Amino acid sequence: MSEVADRALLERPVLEVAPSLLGCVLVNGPVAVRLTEVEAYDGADDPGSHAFRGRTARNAVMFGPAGHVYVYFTYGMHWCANLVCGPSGRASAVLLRAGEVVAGVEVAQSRRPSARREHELARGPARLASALGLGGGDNGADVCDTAAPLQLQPATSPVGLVLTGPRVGLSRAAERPWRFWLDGDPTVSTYRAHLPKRRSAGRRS
DNA sequence: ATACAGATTGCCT
DNA sequence: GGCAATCTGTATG
Repeated sequence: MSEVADRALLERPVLEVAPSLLGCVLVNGPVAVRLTEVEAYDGADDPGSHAFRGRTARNAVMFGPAGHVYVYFTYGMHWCANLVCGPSGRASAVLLRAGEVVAGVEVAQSRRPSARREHELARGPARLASALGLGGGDNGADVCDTAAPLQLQPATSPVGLVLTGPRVGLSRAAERPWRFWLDGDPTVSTYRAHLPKRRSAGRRS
């Protein structure tokens, strides 16, 4: 059987943990995804983090121990998954932005019928969560629990060059180069800068 | 109570 | 490239 990730490694500062997650494999039942792109969020000091304004019912898992997943619902329709990292209470986490489906491709395809290519199955945070079948019911799950369907496994092969750059989709603190990805991997999402939203109809700037 | 921005995606031109 | 879908948290009255 495959081993599970060491929780002590996840308790290190989030900026160290995030790049080290690349190449690791997140398994949920029949589907497994090799992580190729992640983003770090550092609770208290990070204006871009859900935890920046303190604990709420939604982000409570972020304030707990490392190794648990924080799954949130956004834009009224999508689930996204984070892995809580760093010391307990720090409320830092790593958003799982993209990966390569390495097991259970058929199941992933059935969950993502709009994906036309295999490398699109988990390219994007909501797509990754969908391909893995993650939803609100998985919020708080422990990826270090060997008896659970959701587990994080260490990288089995050496990863290539890791690049860093600005985070995606944030209007605040997006300039922090806390996005990490594997150079040249086709499953890495294309960068989309924050799109300023239109004011109410009829108004213009 | 209302307004609105947001760690997104899929479909449109 | 634009933009709709539609839930949560925050700011404001």
